[in-house]
Amino acid sequence: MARAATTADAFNAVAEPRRRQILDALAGGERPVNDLVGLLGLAQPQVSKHLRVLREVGAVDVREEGRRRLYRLNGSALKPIHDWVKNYEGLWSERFDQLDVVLEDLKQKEEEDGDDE
Amino acid sequence: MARAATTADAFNAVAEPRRRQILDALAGGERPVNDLVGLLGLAQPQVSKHLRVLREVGAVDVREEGRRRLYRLNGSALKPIHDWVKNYEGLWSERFDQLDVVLEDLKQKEEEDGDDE
DNA sequence: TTGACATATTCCTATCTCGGTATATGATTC
DNA sequence: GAATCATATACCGAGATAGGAATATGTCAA
Repeated sequence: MARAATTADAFNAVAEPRRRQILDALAGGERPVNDLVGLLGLAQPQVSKHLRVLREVGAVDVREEGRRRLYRLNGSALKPIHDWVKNYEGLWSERFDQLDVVLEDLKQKEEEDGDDE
Repeated sequence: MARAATTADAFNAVAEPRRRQILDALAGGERPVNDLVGLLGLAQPQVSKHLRVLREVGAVDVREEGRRRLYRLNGSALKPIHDWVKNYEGLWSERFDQLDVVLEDLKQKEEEDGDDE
């Protein structure tokens, strides 16, 4: 079996840095494709392709306006990601880092003391 | 160019559901590989390979104990992910959802009223 | 109608993947 | 030392990329 499709879920869609850039750019508001082409310095087809992926996981919505298509962020598609990492949030807080150091020290001391057990 | 390596960063490593399962299992504490094999119902080699990816992005640490290797979570590798999605957190909160509805309503009314502008 | 503009799609290719199977490495026990 | 247990690695095959280039689709302007 090959790797999961990027359109399989938001986790996969967002693993690509360019797509995160696109979402970041859209955080400021609705934008046409050409705007993103300029902002990202990518070729137009690649941007369209990235947008397609983001559309397919529901991370962006489109609106047609004349010959342009305005893309808009739909952040709720990112909620599953947030919900998942949120559970790990405590693990890198200042206090937990300190606790880690303390526990390491304790363990080392234990090991030293326990040599003659 | 092909897709970025799964070991390129935490975003890619965590795009694979099995690897998220592994991290979730390790959230309860250190575990040997065989434990994970049982928990995930995967073959041992696949688990070892997933663990390798997680090791290479720094999401887990290993400790040898006899013929077993105890894997431990290192959540701080997930911080970049959390930091990134955090910025979108507001977009799916109850209040923002409501706000969205209101804004949509306003826009539609504007469009209707603006027909004769 | 013709041409310019905005965007999407198709085709190509090198590359990276994930699972399966077989095997290697290394520690423990008998 | 042989058999066994725990884990890692190597090799294979089928998919699925992401970028590049060319082209299709659709809208607006003269």
